[in-house]
Amino acid sequence: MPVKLDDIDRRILRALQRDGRLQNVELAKEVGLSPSPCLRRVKLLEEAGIIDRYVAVLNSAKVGLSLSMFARVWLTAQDAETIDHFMDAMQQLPQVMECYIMLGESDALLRVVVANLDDYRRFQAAHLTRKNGIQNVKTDVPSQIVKQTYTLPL
Amino acid sequence: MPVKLDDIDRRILRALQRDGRLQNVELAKEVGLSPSPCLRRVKLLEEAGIIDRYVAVLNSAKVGLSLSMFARVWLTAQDAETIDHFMDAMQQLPQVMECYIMLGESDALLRVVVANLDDYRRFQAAHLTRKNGIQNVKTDVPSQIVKQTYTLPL
DNA sequence: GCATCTTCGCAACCAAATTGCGAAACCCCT
DNA sequence: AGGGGTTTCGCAATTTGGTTGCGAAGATGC
Repeated sequence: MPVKLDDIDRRILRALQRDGRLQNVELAKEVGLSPSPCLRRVKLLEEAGIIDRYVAVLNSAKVGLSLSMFARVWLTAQDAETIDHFMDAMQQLPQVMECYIMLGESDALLRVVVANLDDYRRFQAAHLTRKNGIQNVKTDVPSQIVKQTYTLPL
Repeated sequence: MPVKLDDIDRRILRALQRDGRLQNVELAKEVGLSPSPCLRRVKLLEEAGIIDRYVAVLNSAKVGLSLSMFARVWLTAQDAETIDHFMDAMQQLPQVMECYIMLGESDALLRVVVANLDDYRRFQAAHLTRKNGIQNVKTDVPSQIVKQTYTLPL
């Protein structure tokens, strides 16, 4: 459920989405408050859960994980147990960055990070299998990342 | 190209991916260094571009953007001009969180955040059109977000 | 227009970051 | 195995940023 934000809140959120480690004195200047009330608002936004967390974003190429692969998966069955088991497994696999249960054509969509195609093939053979409730996989390969942002429009 | 990281570097990166605003004195305790060399290592990781940036992650439901929609798009043509124009447009649209040029079945894959299905329909009618080089769109709707993480496995 | 509530900003204090430098650890070569 | 050189650590002093209490200002409602 959306929360009521005023203009200063939005400016704070936009600035912190852009730079999560912006120092409060700089943030205050940017949003037009003095540091104390600015920091209080940030704390409130955190406590309200609007700011969920702060993360360092790594350059995936530089840590040897330059490939994102998309996998559309169809499960062996549609019962709650199969789905729960599948979801648990995807939660546990560190290479799985995103996982959605889908309506319509496929049962789920995954984005998986790997070092290269070999790595992906091994990942698929080991994990995208009946063991985890998966009957069929269609892999889609990006040839280029045009945009990957964490910044929600406000 | 991957960069040579030692065990302390990996611990720093894992900790900062989890909490981008971890105070250095806490981080130092966690990785087993004193604060000065720990902070120096963080700075080096930033300068090397391994840590690309820090971001605040918002709760999308609480800012009224609780729906992620996936759009597979086919372009009107495959020439560089059409593709460049399309990529530019996707870069500019704040609702587009992810955009990949794909090999194989579709030409591109988008993840778009919106408030609701109405919002998505308006977005699609306004932007996923010939105006931006798009000939055909197939929308995939998640029914549940199982996993959305920014934490690369190290 | 007044009262009450919310938010701001100052100032004092505390904590964290920064930086220089000497020491320790590690690595390489003879 | 030892010595020399390079890299990294950690201490300490200084600087900067964060925290918190409180009075003032602004906003809202009656």
